[in-house]
Amino acid sequence: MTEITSDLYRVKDKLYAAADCIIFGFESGRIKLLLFRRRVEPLKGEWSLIGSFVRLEEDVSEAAKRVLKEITGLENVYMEQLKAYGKADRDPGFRCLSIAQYALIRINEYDEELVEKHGAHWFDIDEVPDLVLDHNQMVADALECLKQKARYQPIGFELLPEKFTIPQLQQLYEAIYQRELDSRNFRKKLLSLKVLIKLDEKDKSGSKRGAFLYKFDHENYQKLLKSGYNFEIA
Amino acid sequence: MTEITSDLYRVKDKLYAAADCIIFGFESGRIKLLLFRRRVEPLKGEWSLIGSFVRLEEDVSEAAKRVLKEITGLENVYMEQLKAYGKADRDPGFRCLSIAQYALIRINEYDEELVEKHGAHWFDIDEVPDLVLDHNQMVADALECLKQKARYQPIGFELLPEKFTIPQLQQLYEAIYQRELDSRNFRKKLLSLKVLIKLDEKDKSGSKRGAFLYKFDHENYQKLLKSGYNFEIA
DNA sequence: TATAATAAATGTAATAAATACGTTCATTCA
DNA sequence: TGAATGAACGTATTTATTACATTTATTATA
Repeated sequence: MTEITSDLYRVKDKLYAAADCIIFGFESGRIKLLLFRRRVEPLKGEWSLIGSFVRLEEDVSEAAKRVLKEITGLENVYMEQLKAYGKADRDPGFRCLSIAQYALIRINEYDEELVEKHGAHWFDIDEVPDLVLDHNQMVADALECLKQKARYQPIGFELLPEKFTIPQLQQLYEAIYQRELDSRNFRKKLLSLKVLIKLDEKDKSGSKRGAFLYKFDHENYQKLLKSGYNFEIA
Repeated sequence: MTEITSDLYRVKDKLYAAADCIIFGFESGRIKLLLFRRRVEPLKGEWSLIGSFVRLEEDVSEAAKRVLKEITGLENVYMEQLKAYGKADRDPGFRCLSIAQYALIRINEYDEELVEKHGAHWFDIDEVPDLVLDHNQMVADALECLKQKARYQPIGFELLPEKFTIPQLQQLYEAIYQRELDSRNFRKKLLSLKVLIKLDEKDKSGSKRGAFLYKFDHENYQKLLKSGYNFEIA
């Protein structure tokens, strides 16, 4: 439970719902998490997921999108519900259940100014500080979910720039699975899925030779999905 | 949103949470769903999932367990959260979000009298009638979830009696995946997982020769899980 | 009491997928 | 021009999946 606009009066005999966002990014080989300092009592000033109360007239998923846009400036972001957290005592203030949702964002695209203005900060996934309430649990669950999901759905691409190299993609999967992958087998496997479009450009930031850039072939992915294709990766 | 004890007065400017249960069973080769007739207006008398409002002092998961016990008499049942349904307009009466949870029960163990008393009824999964609100969507989502989950976790056993035969198990997986499996390969695969204990008894209901009964080896399953074993089935 | 009927149980060969592993290539910088 | 760096690539081995046909234990009945 986290409130960004603290203009609401809370009472004890009502039930509230919060939308909390686990915002993942990926940069220099590491998975990142966007956190911010809680604005409201209790626990004001503590690190927290980004969230908001769900308004009475608003869809739960909209609440999450609203707060995501508020903080990062981003719209049309990949977002999935993780699960609802409904322990009666999870928030000491009043009864509030939280629907946690995770977002995968391209870390090169977010609005840096806006993030800073909100006191938000990117943490390396294995340097996440103590968070308010059950937010650490949410992060752990979301990470597990990401791990599972990445194996069967090509969601990794949501965390990379539109154009990426195969070594970058491999780094990402290594970060997600937390183990090293063989570069020859990885390349072979990925290319065999037929969802990468090779571009004529190279990215030379990683080596002198430079690596070819690719983009994800959404169209063919959809086609293959419908034909019952298995997208197991690594 | 479904209410069993209709003794609560609902207002428009509050948010409510319901716990709705998708209760799966398995009998004579078919997946079954337990439904009942809604007790409260609006839509009184319509087929509905079994559910209840979440009480202010109660965990969401407890609410689901409470109503499950109320209807089936069963406790300690396999139950998992599916997801929260949070569309603002999902319930025409007032703002109510639902945390859907699915349960896998051994259809031979439930309390028949109790179920009848509550006007509940087992439906074949592909003969589910029109349900109130978004309950049909919940059923579809739960079924999809079951399908996915059954491939990587041995949850199928929760739907069978403690003692079962390999042909029964195969029938179950065939019902879940909705395709036929080769009996030789299925048996080989299952036995290779080392989580079945062969008993000396036979079940003769299915054939003259009779098929050996097995039970699930929870202990070894836990051991193998910890060692990072892959439980992919079929 | 022999025979027919039924589903259970079993093995092997062929194919496909995953893994392990070393060398050459393109480019930049000194 | 040559030393250094990561990118790109192929093959052999192992492992897993698939396809497929016969025998067995038992009961019911002729």
